[in-house]
Amino acid sequence: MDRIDSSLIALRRIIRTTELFGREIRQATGVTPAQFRVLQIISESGFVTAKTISMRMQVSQGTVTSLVDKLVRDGLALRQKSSEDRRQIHILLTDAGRETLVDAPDPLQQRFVRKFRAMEDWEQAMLVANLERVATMLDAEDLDASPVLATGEIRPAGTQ
Amino acid sequence: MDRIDSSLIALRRIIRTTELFGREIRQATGVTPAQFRVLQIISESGFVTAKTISMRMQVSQGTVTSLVDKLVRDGLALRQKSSEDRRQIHILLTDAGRETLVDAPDPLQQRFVRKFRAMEDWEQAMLVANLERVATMLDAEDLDASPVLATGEIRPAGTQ
DNA sequence: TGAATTTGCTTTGACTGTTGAAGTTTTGTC
DNA sequence: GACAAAACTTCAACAGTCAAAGCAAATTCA
Repeated sequence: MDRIDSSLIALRRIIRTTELFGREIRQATGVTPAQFRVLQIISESGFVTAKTISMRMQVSQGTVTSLVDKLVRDGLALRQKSSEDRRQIHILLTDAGRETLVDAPDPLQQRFVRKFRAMEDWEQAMLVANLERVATMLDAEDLDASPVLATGEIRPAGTQ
Repeated sequence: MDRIDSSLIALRRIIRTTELFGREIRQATGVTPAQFRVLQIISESGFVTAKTISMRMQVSQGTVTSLVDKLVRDGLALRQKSSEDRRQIHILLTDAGRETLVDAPDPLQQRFVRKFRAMEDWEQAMLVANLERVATMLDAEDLDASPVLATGEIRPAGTQ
């Protein structure tokens, strides 16, 4: 088998693993991956507007409304009218929402980090260089991602 | 920024790129990624049963029925009763279906392959080794993938 | 100040993907 | 020939997603 095939297969395995991980999350937390992402985004900032979520997830506002609806229905999040700008609605976590996050410590990412830490210094350096190279090879545009795996989120380059 | 963050970010970029690529496919071919996968699977063998598709995509038979329904509705595929085993139904491509595949030459994969080919021999070897390592680091189980990017398909190790 | 525009969100209607359960038709086996 | 298994389809139910339309608050500007 040639190297091109090998590399594509490896890449495919990486992608597939993260897809399957979505099902793990659902199992472990009772919340779908998309909803989980929303919980993560809220938790990063304490509270957040629908607009922010929509931009971070690169999804329409209507979609965010429906995702938040479900989180509210399940008692994981709350809506609160902003007092400064009354068009805005702050979305925040309930205790149950926070607990959901705590109970689901991103096993895929941890799996990776654990093994990464066990590597030699030079191996780590090489791995990072190669991963970055692959990312660049695939990228059409200039994107920048947060260091959180399998959340589907991405931020414009330069954002915090 | 430490190496763990760098590596997770690079991984995230890789995954995200393939997600966004799904939208490209839709744009370029007018067919959704899931339907496109079905077309690819049919085309690999000429014709195929629903069961095969279901296994290759790791999806229920009901799902396959509905995906194939849409392809048939849009004139991209045909159903044909098998004459050997009349429980089976062969699914095959129409000319339009074949054309759809031709018109969408998997730009993500090509993008990668083009850049890969331009690399030095030793660089290629190193890249493959590192990708395989990462795949292994993420894998919980023993999986095997076909060398086709962004199709969500996977075969049990050892299959064809 | 007051009308027009913009911004933030929700509602509605529609469609895809997905599953699980139940049903149909064919095969295969004892 | 009866019974079980296999290959599909149908159905009901969700989740995610979008686009378009609507509403309310804030901002702009004449």
